[in-house]
Amino acid sequence: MKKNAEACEITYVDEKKVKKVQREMLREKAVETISDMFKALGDYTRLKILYALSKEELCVRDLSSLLETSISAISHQLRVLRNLRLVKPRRQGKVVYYSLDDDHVLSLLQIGVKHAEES
Amino acid sequence: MKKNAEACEITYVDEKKVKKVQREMLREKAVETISDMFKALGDYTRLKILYALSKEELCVRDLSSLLETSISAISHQLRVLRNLRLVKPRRQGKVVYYSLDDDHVLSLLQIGVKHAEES
DNA sequence: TGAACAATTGAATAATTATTCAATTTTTCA
DNA sequence: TGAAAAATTGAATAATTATTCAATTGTTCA
Repeated sequence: MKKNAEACEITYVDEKKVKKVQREMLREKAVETISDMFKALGDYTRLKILYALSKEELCVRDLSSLLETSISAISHQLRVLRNLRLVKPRRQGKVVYYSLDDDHVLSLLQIGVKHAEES
Repeated sequence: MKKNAEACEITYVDEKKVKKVQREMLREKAVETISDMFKALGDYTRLKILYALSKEELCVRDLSSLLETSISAISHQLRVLRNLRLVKPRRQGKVVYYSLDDDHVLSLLQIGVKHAEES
């Protein structure tokens, strides 16, 4: 991502309105946290992983065969989701089972499904 | 994105469970629609645009000064959001005002904010 | 009409990121 | 102990995408 040069010469159409919204805007930190979560859901593989895990706790290999994606690719994406604390692992012997670890993900998925049904 | 080669040799840990989840999985079309929406929310600039528009109807220039991002960059992102029917334009003379055009976006933003507050 | 402003657009560039491949870690069990 | 299985990891590659820059479209109004 590149930064803008145009920003120094700020001109408004409706300065009052802009200032008002400016006060209501999200903090940078919140923007990061929120967009990271949406970014996680905004990828085919990760969305399918999360959706599958909303139905069943699954191990890496089963996710791999379910989504027809390599073990390694699944594992990389699981790490992304783990770092965001959206899923959690449970080790049982050699096998690592994953499940959802965030109350909001399920709500988001449901809204997503509703959105898809209506369009 | 690349496709996997590993997929031909499918092995299961728990075939029954995989088959069950397979039946419950989303259709490819739905996965696309849903992840497109989340992808839209998963970018700093677009997330801020949508959040700002949830507070006020705004024109391109005001979004540009509010987010300190070039007119052109904003316009490109607005097109993405327009194509997904997440925002809608309203022309008044030379100025184009944008507002939210999807009932789900607001719900998603609210869950996002809640998520950020809890982490 | 034509100058000025708002916004859009296409192409190019700069960044980001998903997947692959090879190597490694962790655990089981023969 | 050591071979085998499951998963993770790092580096490289392949794709995708956000922003910039320059040119253009659409609209107003003097």
